[in-house]
Amino acid sequence: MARDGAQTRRSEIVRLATTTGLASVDELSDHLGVTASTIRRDLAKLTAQGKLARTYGGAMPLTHPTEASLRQRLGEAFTAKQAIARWAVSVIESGETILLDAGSTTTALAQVLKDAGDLTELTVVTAGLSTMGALAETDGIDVIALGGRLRTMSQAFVGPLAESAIARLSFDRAFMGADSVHPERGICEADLEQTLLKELMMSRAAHTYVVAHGAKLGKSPFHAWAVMPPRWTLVTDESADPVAVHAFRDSGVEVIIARHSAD
Amino acid sequence: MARDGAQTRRSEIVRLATTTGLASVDELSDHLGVTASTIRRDLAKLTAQGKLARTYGGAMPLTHPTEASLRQRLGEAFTAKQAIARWAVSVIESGETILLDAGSTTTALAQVLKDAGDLTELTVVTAGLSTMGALAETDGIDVIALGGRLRTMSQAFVGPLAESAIARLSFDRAFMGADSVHPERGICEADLEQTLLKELMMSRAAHTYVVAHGAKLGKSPFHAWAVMPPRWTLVTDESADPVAVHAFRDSGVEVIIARHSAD
DNA sequence: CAGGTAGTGCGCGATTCGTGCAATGGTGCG
DNA sequence: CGCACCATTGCACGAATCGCGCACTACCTG
Repeated sequence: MARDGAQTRRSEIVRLATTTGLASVDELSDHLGVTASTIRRDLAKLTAQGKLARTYGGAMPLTHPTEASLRQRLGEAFTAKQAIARWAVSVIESGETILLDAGSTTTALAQVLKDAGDLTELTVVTAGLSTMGALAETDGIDVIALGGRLRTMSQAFVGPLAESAIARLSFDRAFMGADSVHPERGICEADLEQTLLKELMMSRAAHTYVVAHGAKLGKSPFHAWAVMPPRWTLVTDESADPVAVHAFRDSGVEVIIARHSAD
Repeated sequence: MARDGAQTRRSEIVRLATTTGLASVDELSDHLGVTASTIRRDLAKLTAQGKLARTYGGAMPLTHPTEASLRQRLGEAFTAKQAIARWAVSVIESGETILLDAGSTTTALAQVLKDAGDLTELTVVTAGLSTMGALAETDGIDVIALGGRLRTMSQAFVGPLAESAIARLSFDRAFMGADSVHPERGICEADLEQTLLKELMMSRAAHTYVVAHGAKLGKSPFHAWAVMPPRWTLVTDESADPVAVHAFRDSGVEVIIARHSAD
């Protein structure tokens, strides 16, 4: 606390808050030998800088900023994704090995899966950071990460390491995310590297499910496509355009329309 | 909001808080058509259930509970780990490919690395979930995850997938964590599976650094050991017992003692 | 129909928050 | 060396928030 204690004290506050998980104004003012007023001022500054979050009697560490964008995407069409996730989890049976692709819909699936306690001895292979995080430390589920270079945007694993990992695995079911889905072209992504990997994933699965809510059907926002296996199932929700759904069924694709639950 | 809106409303509160990141009491009471009192009561219940965290004027999503234990471990001997991390980062040069083992000390290293802006074109291979999370979305750093089964306790990748991934890589420097270090026996871990993997990591690195603060020196809490390469460097801090340090130097191990910084 | 349970709105005292104001200490310039 | 200047801190006061008790309603149950 020698020369300019202000900056040092703020670092110390951040440290205490992030390590203990919660630091009260009283504790801080006592521990650092300054008035509660000063602590409040510090907390205001640190909150403005985005270094921690303010609570009623003190401060707590901030939720990881990278999760924010994901939460937001998960929030869009939430009920649709929730419905799709519930249907998907309902077809999974104990003892199976399943693949979870990266994406917000598959993350919703992971969250539902975590809370569905009736499944045991499940092995879940995750291709994304967020799905892995959602399932970490879930009893009865072995989580296996694909590995590879971490694609900044989608928090997904890509690259040769991911490809070679897939070559050593196979799955009872693969749940694929998509930027958009087309009846004949299949899964559309922004990145070619991504689509190649998705093809490999699907080729190793006994059955492939593409989870995509209504708004993703029939669009072609990008120009990288993943070739689909001969048989696959599209899981969408009741917001899907019946015409679009019909187009998929005409192409021989099994289509499941998940109902939004009553609650 | 038909029959028993209470439960539904609370789910909705959780949803809004987790998706928007922050929900104020006023917004919630307005959006849900109930008094601020009721919202407060709900927030109290939900906080007690551990479903979200209370802030001054509202609520926010909870920091992931798995991070809590890590934060705590990082908090123990914080200054020591910080000093070690700073020294370690100072030897890294632009363009290198480095390996970061799992563990709290290596996570501290990752955090320092993230804030050290003067390095470019770095490739960091991470063997743990926390180190990966700390480096995600850092400019100038390619993050590569090892992959494999996620060990619940240490949040580390283990198993055949991790081993085969390592076989395809090599590193300029490997920074290894350890439960404890011994001058002749090397790295001690709770798990044999873990030690085998660590040996493989070190065998692929041009140079191996073991980052371990003073308290970890010379102990033998478990009975699984990783055989060390012929040359390796122990990076510890000034809290290390000089006698223990001497033992390492006698065994031909290079020992770096990181000074705790002045601030 | 009586009784119990859960939920809600309202109002009050207690706590906490934010800010203006004066005092202190360190810094730079003439 | 003197002096103006700036940042920081402590203190006090008005404002906002919080927690809780109380009364009322709705619903289920015996």
